[in-house]
Amino acid sequence: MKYQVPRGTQDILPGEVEKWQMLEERIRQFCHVYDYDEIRTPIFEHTNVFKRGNDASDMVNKEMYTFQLENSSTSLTLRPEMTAGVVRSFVEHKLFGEPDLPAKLYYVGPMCRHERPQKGRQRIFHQFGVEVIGVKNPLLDVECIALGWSFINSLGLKDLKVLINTLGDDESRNAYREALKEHFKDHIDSMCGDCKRRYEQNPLRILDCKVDRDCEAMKSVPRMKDYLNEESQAYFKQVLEGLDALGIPYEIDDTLVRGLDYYTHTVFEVVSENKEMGAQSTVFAGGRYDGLVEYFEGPQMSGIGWAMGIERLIIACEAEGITLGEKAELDAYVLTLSADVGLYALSAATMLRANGYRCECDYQNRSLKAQYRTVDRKKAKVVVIIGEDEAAQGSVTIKRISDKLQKTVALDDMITEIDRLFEAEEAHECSCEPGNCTCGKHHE
RNA sequence: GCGAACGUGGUGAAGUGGUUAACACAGCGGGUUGUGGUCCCGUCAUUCGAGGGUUCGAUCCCCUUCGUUCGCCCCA
Repeated sequence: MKYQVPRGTQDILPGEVEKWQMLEERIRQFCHVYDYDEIRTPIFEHTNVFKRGNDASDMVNKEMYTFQLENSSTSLTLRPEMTAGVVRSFVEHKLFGEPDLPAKLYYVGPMCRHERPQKGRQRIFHQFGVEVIGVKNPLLDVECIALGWSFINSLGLKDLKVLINTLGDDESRNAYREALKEHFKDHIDSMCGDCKRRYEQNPLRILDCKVDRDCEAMKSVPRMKDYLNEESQAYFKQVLEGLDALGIPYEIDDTLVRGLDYYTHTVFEVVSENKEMGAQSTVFAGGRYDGLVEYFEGPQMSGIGWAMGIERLIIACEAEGITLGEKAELDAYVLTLSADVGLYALSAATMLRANGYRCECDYQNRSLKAQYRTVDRKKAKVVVIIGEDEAAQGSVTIKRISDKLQKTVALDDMITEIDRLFEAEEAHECSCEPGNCTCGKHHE
């Protein structure tokens, strides 16, 4: 094949895109009621927005699509995540000066990382995420987790659990980092290469190493909770109490440290335990960041956020047999009995469309039988039949598929007649309260 | 960046170093020429991801490449 999408990217075709539309609609509903507003930032930023001096993560160091145009000294990078861009924007537009803090923001969009694709991991993937910036309060940690949790629950997902941990504030984290370095000092030579690198760059990451998980030094490793100062302990306690109060189940996992280096205090990860998820089972994850606003030269303000992988969300839903949205059915199909009535048929279709009916006709002069097969495939409810006779007398024959009842009326009366058929159908099928229809069968 | 498996029509797939690449579904046409969904008949891959090599001959063997899938790493 000569032309194809680049590795790790995909087209989202009709049949699949309806799932995305349904999820995006649901995302907007949830963010709306939680009073989070959408933010859209550029798909590329100056490289230094993502690449910050001390960051040791693979994402920033090995997986970014960084480019520089000829005749330009500007280095740009396709965003691998949104938090950095959102915080940059928060500072750039001085949202920290807005009267009603915190800023509560959400986004949905594509991210780019140069990774080896596998199940639940693509080079262009999509995230729905939230950021709450400007106020530090454990209740916001809770609210933001609650938003994500209730969103995935509303879809019907069951095989999920929340893992949570705290990294404490800088003082606690530094104390713990020193304790870890001290602890591993005599063991690091026998540990894996990644751990040796982590030992220098970010000793906390040694905790979630899968290679050295069972080694001696790991069993007696110091625990974060023993190094938390009082304030950090109290903060974490309040977060957990909040989750309890809202009935959100969680598991404390004190090896959870997260990959991005800006996290402080609360970090969490919501994973699916469904076997079909493959190795990439995290559906959404995030944490609090105390230093990021300042890094971007804003005031000393804290933020918290998470990001959810939409592709992974879809995998998780499908693994649990949840239907997310399907191609819409057709209201009407205009069937032609001769090639000569094409224009007349198109006029009829145009009238139907102008009145809000999803409608299609044949452009291939196919046989009647083939056109009827399309009617069945697209599940059209009504067929408008047009032959030489109808075209000559300015009429159409309308047939309702459910009972094959048909009637020839003047073209001018077509809409009235079809309205009548649909009203009859809805009156019969819809038992929703008037003015509060939730069945989706009504035309607005 | 590392490891493993795989790549045959619109789809799901069988197959073999040698003249016509099974079968099924879908599509289209017809039987039924202005009324479908069943049934029957016909038709539908000059070609087996791409490029090169071995061979008299390759979809099948070898190499390269692209891609897919799964895992490691990492992450949503």
